[in-house]
Amino acid sequence: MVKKTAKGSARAPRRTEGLSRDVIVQAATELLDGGGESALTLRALTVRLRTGYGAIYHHVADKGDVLAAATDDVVVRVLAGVVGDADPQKALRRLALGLFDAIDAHPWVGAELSRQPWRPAMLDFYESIGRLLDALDVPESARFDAAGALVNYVMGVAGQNAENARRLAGGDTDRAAFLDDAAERWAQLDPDRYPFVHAATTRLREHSDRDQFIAGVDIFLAGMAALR
Amino acid sequence: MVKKTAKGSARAPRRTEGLSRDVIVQAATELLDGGGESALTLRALTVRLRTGYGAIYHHVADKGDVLAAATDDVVVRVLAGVVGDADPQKALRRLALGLFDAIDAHPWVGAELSRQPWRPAMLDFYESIGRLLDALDVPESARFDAAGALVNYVMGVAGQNAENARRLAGGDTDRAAFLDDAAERWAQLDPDRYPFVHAATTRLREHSDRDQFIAGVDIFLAGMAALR
DNA sequence: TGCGCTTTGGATCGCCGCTCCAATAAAGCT
DNA sequence: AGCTTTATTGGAGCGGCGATCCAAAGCGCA
Repeated sequence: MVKKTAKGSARAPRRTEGLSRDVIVQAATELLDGGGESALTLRALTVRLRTGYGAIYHHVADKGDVLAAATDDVVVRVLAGVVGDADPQKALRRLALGLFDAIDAHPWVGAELSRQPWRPAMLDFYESIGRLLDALDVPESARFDAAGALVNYVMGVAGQNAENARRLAGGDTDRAAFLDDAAERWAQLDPDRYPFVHAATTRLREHSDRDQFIAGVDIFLAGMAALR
Repeated sequence: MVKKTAKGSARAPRRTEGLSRDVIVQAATELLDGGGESALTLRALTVRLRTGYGAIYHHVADKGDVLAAATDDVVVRVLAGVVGDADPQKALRRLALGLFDAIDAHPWVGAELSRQPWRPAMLDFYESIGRLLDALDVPESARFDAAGALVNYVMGVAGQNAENARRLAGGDTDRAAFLDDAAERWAQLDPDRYPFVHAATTRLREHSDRDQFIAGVDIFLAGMAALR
C-alpha cells in the first residue's frame, strides 16, 4: 500500500520564519478585528499563517487560550494608556472610559471579558479601582462591594456592546437603522401598558452609547460618595 | 435500486402526542437546567422527544429560537411573581433580586439575557424600572440613562454568575474551593504592587454573591437619589 | 556525519447545527 | 367510501467546527 503522505501533491515546504505564541495571538487579533468573534477559527488561523493545526497546538493550549491571550493583550495596552489624574472621580471615569473605548473598538474583547472577568490582566484594573475608591474616602468595609458593582456595570455594558456589534456586523443594517427599527417597535406599544418604554422612544433613537455609559458611571460615583 | 427508506430497520412509528413549540421549549428548559448551556443540543432534544431534526425545525426557527423562548419563559414567570411594594426603593430592590434569584437558579438565563437584553419579555422589566424611577422623583431627562445603567449592572452580574456556574458545573470543585483557590492566588500577589487586591482576599473568600449584588443595587439607588 | 529533540503540516475523528426530502397521518372534498 | 391535499414527522446527509495524532522535516550538538 502506498504511504499516506506519498499520495497527492507534495508536502508544503516548511515555513521560514518560526511560529510562536505571539505570532499566533497577533494573527488571531487581526482575524477578530476583521470579522468578529466568529471569524476566529483554527482553520482560518492555519490559512493566515500558512501552517497546520499541529503547529498551532504546539504553541497554545486550545482556542480559548488564543482568545484569552488576545484579550489580555488589549487590556494591558488600555491600562498602559490611561494616565493618572489628581481627582479620583475623574480618574475613575477615565479608567472606565478607557475600557469602554477599547471594547467599542474591539467588541470581541467585551464578550470575552464578560465571560472571564478574572483574568490576570484585569487585576491592574481592579487594583486601580480599589485605590481610587480609597482616595474617594469609601470606607474599607464597602470598597470590595463597590469595586465589584462598578466592574459588573462595566462588564454589563461590555457584553451589551459586543452583542450589538455582532448583530450589526453580520447584517446590512447600520446602527441608526437598527435603533430606528427598535424605536419604531417601542413606539407601537400600548402607551397605557408601557408608558415609560413608549415615552423613551425618542431618547433611544438619539442616545449615544458612550454618553449613556458615562451617565451610568456618574450615578455609581454619586452612590459611592454617599457611602462616605 | 432499492428505495432508501426500505433499507435497514423499519421507520419508527409516528408519535401519538403531537409535537408543539411549547413541548420543545419545555424539554429544552429541562435539558438546560440539568446540564447547563452546553447540554442543549439538537441531538439531545431529538432523543428526549423521541423525534427527528425535521420535526423540531418545523416548529422552531433554529437553536437560538429555542434558547430565547426558554429564557422568555423564565423571565415572564419571574416578573409575574414579583409583587408590588409601596416604597419604590424596596420595589426596585425586589425587582432586581427577583431576576438575580432566577438567574441563580437557571444560570443559562443569565448568559442568554446578557447576550440579548432586548427580548420582548424584558420590556416589562424596563417598564417597571421606569415607573419606579418616576416614583423616586428621578427627572424624566435622566430616567432613560438611569434605567439603562441599572439594567446593565444586573446584566453584568448575570453574565458573571452564569460564567461561574458554567465553570463549577463542569469540574469537581465547589464554590468554596474555587474561591479559596482564587483568594490564595490573590494573597500571593505582591502587596506593594497590589495592595487593594491583596487586602481584599478575606472578603473574596467570605462574600455572598447575593449580598454583594444587593450592595451594588443600593449604591445605584443612592446615586439615583442624588439625581433628584 | 550521525542522531536525538523540537517544530511542523495535514489526515483524521467525533460532534455540532442545519437542510432536505420521502414517508406518513390527518383533514377536506366529492 | 374513495380520493386529494396539506401538515407533520423522522432521519440521512452536508459542511464546518475544535481537537488529536503522527510522520516528516529541520536543527543543534557530538
